[in-house]
Amino acid sequence: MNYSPVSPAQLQDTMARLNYFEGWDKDQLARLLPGAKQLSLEKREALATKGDRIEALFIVISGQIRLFIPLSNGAERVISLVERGESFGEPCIIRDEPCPYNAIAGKDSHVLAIDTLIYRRELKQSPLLAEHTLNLVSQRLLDTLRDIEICAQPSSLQRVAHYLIHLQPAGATPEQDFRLPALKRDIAAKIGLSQETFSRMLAFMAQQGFIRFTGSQVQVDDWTRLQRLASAGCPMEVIGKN
Amino acid sequence: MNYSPVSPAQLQDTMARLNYFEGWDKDQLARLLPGAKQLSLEKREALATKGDRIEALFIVISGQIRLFIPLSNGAERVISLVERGESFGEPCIIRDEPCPYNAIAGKDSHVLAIDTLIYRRELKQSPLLAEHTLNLVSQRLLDTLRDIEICAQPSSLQRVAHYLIHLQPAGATPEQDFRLPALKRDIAAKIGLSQETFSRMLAFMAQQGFIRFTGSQVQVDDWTRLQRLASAGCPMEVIGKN
DNA sequence: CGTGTCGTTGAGCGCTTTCAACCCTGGTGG
DNA sequence: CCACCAGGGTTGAAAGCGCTCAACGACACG
Repeated sequence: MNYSPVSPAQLQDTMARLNYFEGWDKDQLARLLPGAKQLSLEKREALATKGDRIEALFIVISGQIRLFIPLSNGAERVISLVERGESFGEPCIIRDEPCPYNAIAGKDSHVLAIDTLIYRRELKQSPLLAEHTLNLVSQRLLDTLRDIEICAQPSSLQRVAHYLIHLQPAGATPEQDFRLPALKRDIAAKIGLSQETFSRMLAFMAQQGFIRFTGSQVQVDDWTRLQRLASAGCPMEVIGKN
Repeated sequence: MNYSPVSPAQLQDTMARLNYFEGWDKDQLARLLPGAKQLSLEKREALATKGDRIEALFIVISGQIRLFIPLSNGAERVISLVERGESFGEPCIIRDEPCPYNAIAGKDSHVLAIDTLIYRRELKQSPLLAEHTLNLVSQRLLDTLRDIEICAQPSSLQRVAHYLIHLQPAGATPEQDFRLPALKRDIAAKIGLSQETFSRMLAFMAQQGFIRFTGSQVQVDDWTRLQRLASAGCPMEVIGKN
């Protein structure tokens, strides 16, 4: 992990371009600037380790950061895949608790690091920032509960069905194809399946005519049956076409 | 669900006694009061349903509220068991999203309901309340991530081991026995196991000399081996005593 | 003494994992 | 241009773990 030499002016410019700071007060941004640094990470490089005291709030400028909990069998449970403009680390900074996950770069990445102390000071002094952060953390909690719901599905087929359904953003037309937002391996690790099982379930759904897919491009042909599958869940053999 | 007829004075008194409002500004509490009602629920009575727009922030006065996600096979995944002085519902109020879980009374219960609109208004106007809530939601997110970590453990034995370890509160002496904080059935549903499997794993751990238990009273005899089990995870047959 | 709730125990089956080999794609260098 | 390799993904076979179903036991309560 390298500190990239970036002038404050450049840094401010970078920040202004990030979704994360959209609609922020200009002064606020300026007050955070002295605590900001830009980091460069190569693919697979670690940014934080479970149990660490985190020393900064992280916002992804480019690339992707994988947050995951390492498991005893060598596998991992992916918590989140943080993309450009998204952040992580707020909860443990706010509560001053150890980091609950590992954070490593999924690709070569650039990350904005905002010093914990400066962030906390600003949080105390700026009600707007506090409200903004409250919104953010609340949303994150809701998202996490959704993930739990997916993982709690009794069969792997239903897990995949739920995942596909919840993938669809609010205002999208059905019939429209989309791409999986990450490597299949990572998606599998996020919904609590082995890569192989995820692959098999996708194949099965395709074979049954629910979906079509090539690579990470997916097209759902029958949303209603997919819904039904997600909320009914029959054994794999007995699925009729009616 | 009945609205209990309670005078504002009584209500204020009740609120003042709840942990939830500990250290609050007196004026703040007074401003929330007009939006507060007291509800009475019998065991098994529903307070909210997944998908609802929640019309109030809920704080448990007595009894217990089970938050859970219903599953297609009739089972449920318990998200949280809300006890006296604890609250739930903040995230969906703040984000104005549908309730992500069912909430039903686990015992006969009394619940304080604070009207959404009044709560939101106060949240906007009072930085202190916002900060307090930010702390709360952050903690809840961290707790939820811990739950995910437990559920992600590859074997059911490890899940139980992790659960027992994380049960132990910060400043407790080892060697001291404690009681399970809920029905075994609910605990099982929280860590993603069937009641039967949970029972079997406890029995196995007792038989191996890790723990002793009668009813919900548990005594851990060998923390180190328990730790080792949680983070190493060998197949059940091959556990040595060294 | 019946009834309801909670928990334990047993037997059997099926799904998911694991381990393995294999395919496909893109990039790289001779 | 092609051989080679690495990374990502698919597919097959085998085995074990956890679930389901069912019966039973303990306990409290009216």
